[in-house]
Amino acid sequence: MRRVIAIFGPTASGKTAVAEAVAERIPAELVSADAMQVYRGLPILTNQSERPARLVAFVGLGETFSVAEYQSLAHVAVDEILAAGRTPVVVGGTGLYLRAALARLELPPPPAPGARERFERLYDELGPEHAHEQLAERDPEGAAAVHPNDRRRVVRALELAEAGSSLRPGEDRLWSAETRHPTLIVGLEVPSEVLAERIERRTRQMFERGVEAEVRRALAGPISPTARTIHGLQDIAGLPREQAIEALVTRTRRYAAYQRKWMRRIPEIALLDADRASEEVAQEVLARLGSVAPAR
RNA sequence: GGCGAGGUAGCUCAGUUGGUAGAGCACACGGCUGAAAACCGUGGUGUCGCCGGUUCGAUCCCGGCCCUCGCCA
Repeated sequence: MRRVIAIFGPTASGKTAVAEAVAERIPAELVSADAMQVYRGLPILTNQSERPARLVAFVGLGETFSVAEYQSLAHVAVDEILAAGRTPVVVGGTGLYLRAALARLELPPPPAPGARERFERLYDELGPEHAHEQLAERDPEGAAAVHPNDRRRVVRALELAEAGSSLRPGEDRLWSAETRHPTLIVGLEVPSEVLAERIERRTRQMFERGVEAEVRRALAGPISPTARTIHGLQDIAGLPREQAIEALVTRTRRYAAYQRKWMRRIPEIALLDADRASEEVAQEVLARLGSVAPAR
């Protein structure tokens, strides 16, 4: 018997509704795998559900957050739920976070204090090519994995090289089928036209529900570099309403396409047709849960 | 109706003193290991409004027409 359920899919594919329907049928608890729902203060913009879920709204907008922090918290949450005799339902749209919740990714250490600023300055002074050459001298394998123009990753690799680590350590578990517990992973598929329509409707509803006031309140305080990237934050703050809606719809549609890419790549994912009632999809999830898991 | 400005990629627009065209965004595909709703790479997807003229050659010059916007009637 599989002990953990994971539900993945693009924005507006109905992940949350399916997860909640599953939780109504069996003793279960939801664990969010969403890089933006971790933040407190933007429930409308980040599509937070009313229903309780772990790892939602527990980080201030002024704080930075990372996969690594998420990974350890998610492992604790999953293990606690299992220990209580319930089924953890890991649900969310951030592919990297979903894999981190399920597997044991070997994530390299955080940057030493000041190192990021120092290497960012170095990168800007040397230029992409020379910065990349410096990296190649210190960490050839890491350099081979990064394009010189990818400032963020070149800087990160330089940090790691200095710390005696590498951008390419250990084995690749991101795309392996490894999970910490026997897990049923499902991906929700919805035709792209249906999805586009749902995204537009949902975005308009955000505005009806007062997302503009929410954003205004959020921007009155400090916003960390990681929280700053929440979709729509800048659009809503800087554009007239109709333009902001248009921009946010486009962004969200793009994001959904990106999530679809992830969905196709996650190992051992079972793709389900989600263009129907969430109760029906939940039934199918539970039916598959019963099937015998391969020994690992 | 008159005068002026304009019609080039899905959108906003640049350009060619005549040799069939380009940028941003969008879109497509790919990468990614303590920033992942982020970041990076590759790709131009086009009757240059229509018809005719001049020319070896017209998106560009000339004529006519259509459409949009503004001002004046």
